Amino acid sequence: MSDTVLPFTQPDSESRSSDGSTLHGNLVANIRELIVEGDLEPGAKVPERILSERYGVSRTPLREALKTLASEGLLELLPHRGARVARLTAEDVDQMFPIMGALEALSGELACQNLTEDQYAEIQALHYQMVLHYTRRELKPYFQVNQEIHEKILSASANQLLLHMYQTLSGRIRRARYVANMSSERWSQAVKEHEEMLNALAARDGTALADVLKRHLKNKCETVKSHLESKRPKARSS
Amino acid sequence: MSDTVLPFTQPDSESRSSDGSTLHGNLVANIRELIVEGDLEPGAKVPERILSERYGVSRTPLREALKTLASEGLLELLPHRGARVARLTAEDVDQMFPIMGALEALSGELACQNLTEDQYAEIQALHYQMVLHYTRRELKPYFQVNQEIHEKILSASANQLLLHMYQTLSGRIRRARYVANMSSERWSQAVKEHEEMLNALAARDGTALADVLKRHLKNKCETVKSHLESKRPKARSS
DNA sequence: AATTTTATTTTTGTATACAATTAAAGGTAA
DNA sequence: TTACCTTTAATTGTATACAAAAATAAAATT
Repeated sequence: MSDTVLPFTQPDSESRSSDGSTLHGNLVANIRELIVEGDLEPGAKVPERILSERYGVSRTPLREALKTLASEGLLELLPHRGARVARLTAEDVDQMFPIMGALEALSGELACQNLTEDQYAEIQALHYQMVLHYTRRELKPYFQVNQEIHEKILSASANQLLLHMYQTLSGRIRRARYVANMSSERWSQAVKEHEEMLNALAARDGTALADVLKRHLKNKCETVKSHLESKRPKARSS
Repeated sequence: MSDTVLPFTQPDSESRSSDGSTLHGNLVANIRELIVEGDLEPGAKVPERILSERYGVSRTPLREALKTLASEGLLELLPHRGARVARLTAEDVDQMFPIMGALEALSGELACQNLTEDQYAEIQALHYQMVLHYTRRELKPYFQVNQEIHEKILSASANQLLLHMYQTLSGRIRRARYVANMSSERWSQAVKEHEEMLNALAARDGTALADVLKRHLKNKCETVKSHLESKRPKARSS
């Protein structure tokens, strides 16, 4: 009933940073972050007037931004009925998992072909930083560094499009990942998989890396899915 | 110099068919087809006023459509400088090939898990129809049926998102595929690969299908790429 | 003549205004 | 009360108007 309330950060001439010149670009970046970071609840209505007032802009550039975000799958646009933050269903995750798995596996193979020693060192450093967060049970920093490692591998694959597509998909489940406080054993398993990754990277073994990445992602998605199913069996807010 | 001319189909209260209610949706579908089918040349400027006049709409919904198409990678949006039909560079193809390969391979694996006899029969029929077009050297119908076969496999994979992502990528190179009149031996090779596909499908051998799909796509991309390089070494119109 | 500078036009970016559809409220009849 | 219909308000969809930037044309200087 009250999921229409929108906790926005004010655009105090600072949070607009992506495009540098058009309101549209800034709005896309800002609202995307609101959704991805979980400030906007899934299923929540996103009334144009409220958003435009919060950001101090007219509806015109705002609507353009909404169209872009809908095309990324972050919003649902119902004709004459406005925009809603897209819900992530178990079916969505079921469809996303094999795709992200394929993309990650590909990134692993490509990364092994192109990885420099410097890049490896960076990933290694991030890895041990992540392990540290794990031992201290610092969930959010853990996820943060985790994400960085995966994106570093993506970057090493030297394929901008691959990175972009992965990030688009990743954005749709990131919020769910934050909330999904996984079980102790799942967590340790994830860390173990990350160690395998590092080894495969060190050996530049693309096949092995692709394999572990796929497995890693499958487990991650299972976690997300079971969390989704436990929290929202069939709810529908409005 | 004269690539700004836009050969549009008039919207005679008929060509608007996708969304059914909003101009935005119809414009997206219409203009997307203009680009994908090659009616709008790559690199051509797309002035808002001209487009809006042709379609008899205001700039507001048109601009929303442009934003969506840009997000799909069909247009480039330069701030204060308008939209251009995205060019397909050899680098683009290099980045797209492994991704489409991974997606196709995945679709093959999934399709083998889910394929019904009916679906197989459909694909089989399309296959022999395609072979017929090949023996008659009917290039465009060949491509048409070819495309259908691949999308049928995608559909059989029972993954809407996978289909959507593939189609988005495919749209970016479809025009190039039409123009790329491949060599005689390349063509026969492609048909041979398609026969392998059909065999793998019949045996529900996901690994084999994934393999041949990947190989098939690689060859296809090589063809597109060599064509691009031969035609536009470093041109830049306007 | 060539180059820079200035003015003009055109095009894009944004805001506002109006139209159309949907959601909500209120009222009436069963 | 409940259901249905009518009316009202709110929200979205589209068009127009204005502002700002870029492209173009014209003028002036070297």
